[in-house]
Amino acid sequence: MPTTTGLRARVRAELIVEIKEEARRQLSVEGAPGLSLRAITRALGMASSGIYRYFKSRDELLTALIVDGYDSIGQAAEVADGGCPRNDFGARWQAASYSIRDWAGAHPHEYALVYGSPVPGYRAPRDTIGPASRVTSVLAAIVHDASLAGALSARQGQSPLPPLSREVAIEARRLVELAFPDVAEDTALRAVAAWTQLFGIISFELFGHFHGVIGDPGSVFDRTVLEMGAFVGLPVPYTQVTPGTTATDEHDEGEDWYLI
Amino acid sequence: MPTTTGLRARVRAELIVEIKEEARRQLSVEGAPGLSLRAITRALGMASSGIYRYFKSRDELLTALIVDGYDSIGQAAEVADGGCPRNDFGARWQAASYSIRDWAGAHPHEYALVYGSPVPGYRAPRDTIGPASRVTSVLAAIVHDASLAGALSARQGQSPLPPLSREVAIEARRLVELAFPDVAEDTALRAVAAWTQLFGIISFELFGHFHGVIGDPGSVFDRTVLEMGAFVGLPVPYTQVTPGTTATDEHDEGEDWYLI
DNA sequence: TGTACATCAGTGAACGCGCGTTCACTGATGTAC
DNA sequence: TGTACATCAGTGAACGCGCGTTCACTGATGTAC
Repeated sequence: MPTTTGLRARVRAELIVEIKEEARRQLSVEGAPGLSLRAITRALGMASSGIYRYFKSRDELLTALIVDGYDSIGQAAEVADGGCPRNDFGARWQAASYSIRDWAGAHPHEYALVYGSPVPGYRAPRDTIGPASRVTSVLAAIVHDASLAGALSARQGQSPLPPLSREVAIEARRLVELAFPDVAEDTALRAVAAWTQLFGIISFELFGHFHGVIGDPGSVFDRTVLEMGAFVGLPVPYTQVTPGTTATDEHDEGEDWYLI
Repeated sequence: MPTTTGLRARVRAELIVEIKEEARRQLSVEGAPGLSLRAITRALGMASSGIYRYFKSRDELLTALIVDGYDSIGQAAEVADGGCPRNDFGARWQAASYSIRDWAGAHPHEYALVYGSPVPGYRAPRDTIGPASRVTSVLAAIVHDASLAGALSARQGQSPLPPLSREVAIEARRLVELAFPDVAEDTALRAVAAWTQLFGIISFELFGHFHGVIGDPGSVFDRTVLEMGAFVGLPVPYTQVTPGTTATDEHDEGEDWYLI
């Protein structure tokens, strides 16, 4: 009856999960530098050497946690985005942004592990770059889809900005090809600005730089999401595009988010 | 001839400086979590217990480094801003932004110490909040001055954004009173967005999130500074306001920065 | 100007701790015939 | 279905290391009269 090769493998997989759960628990107390293999094995009631059957080194465990973190926040964004009508680009932008902030608030130490200071002495292996790009892809896809649908508002004509410099034009072309063909170059650059703003404001809130400056970070966040969405050219707040599909849909994490 | 009370005090002050210098050197190798009092004393050729004559604990040394970091980046921004004609608000915005990025690039581990993940177990004392606000004050003052001079471009009329929510309006009023009276509330909120974008993009570049996405972060940074300046309503690139004082002035750190 | 005393810098030994990783091992679980 | 062997999980002791902090101390530098 034992599923032959499966049993041992399944028990093994479960212990790997338990180790990572315990590691995340410790992460939320001590932060990444305080993560201790011995403390993990102690909590799980096993010998300190036992963990080496599952992770070859502390760095390998760290890598697993980082990959999980990227995957987790990426999935949150994908789910939030996926819960919106495809052609309501403003709603998708808001939902994705909120889901990222929510995830960060719910997993502050994982967020710090992934978007905070690099862990000294740790060199991220290739395995992390795929998961790392999931969130970015969600945001880029929203802008891209809006562009394809012709829903991006044209650049305000009275822009005081000079044309792109040679260097940044090259960079913008690469960026457009990489992430969103069919998007204008200066829109792509504004999307980069919005992307970095999103993580900038979340980091500032989480890392304590709003103390004494901003009392209610949530409301300010909500507003900057709107502002930056409009800055990129997205129609925010979302407009009724296909009547009938706008209101509901299962985006579980948006409590009173939409009541701006 | 010895300056009575002064001699011992001066030697003491010098050793404090040396300790902090050595600490910063180690910071740039191991990062904040790896900072070791014993390693510092070893490098300075003194007994490990000797350092306690100068810092009561590791935390106190960390605090000193953080305060120094804030002061250093704050001063860089002040100098850069101060090197521009007072009423060339676009130039001031650019100069301040560039100086912050320059400082971060020159002191990446101090930047991470101050703007990266909080050091676990470390609780910032009151001494840090004054120095921490210097950079912010420079940026806010530019927007404030521009507003007083009537140089902020009016909000683009066709804005698709709804009026401020009740919560964010309260927050915006507090913000305006705190940092820039005489600035419109939605401008203040956009200034917050620009402020967080500035540090967001610097952190992303420094912490490696541009790998594989952006090859030339400098040019993209330059452009987003322009974009976000315009977003706030500042006249960028800077216009000749008082003919004769535009070109020169001593902003030492702006190599080819202005050649956008 | 010289003596008596207080202050302070710096030492060296010790306390008590935790860490990552290796290694030879014991049993239990699976596999092949 | 039963036996022989290989694989793997988990143990416990040990290596070698570094850390922050305390404490009683020795001298040198300053201060007061």
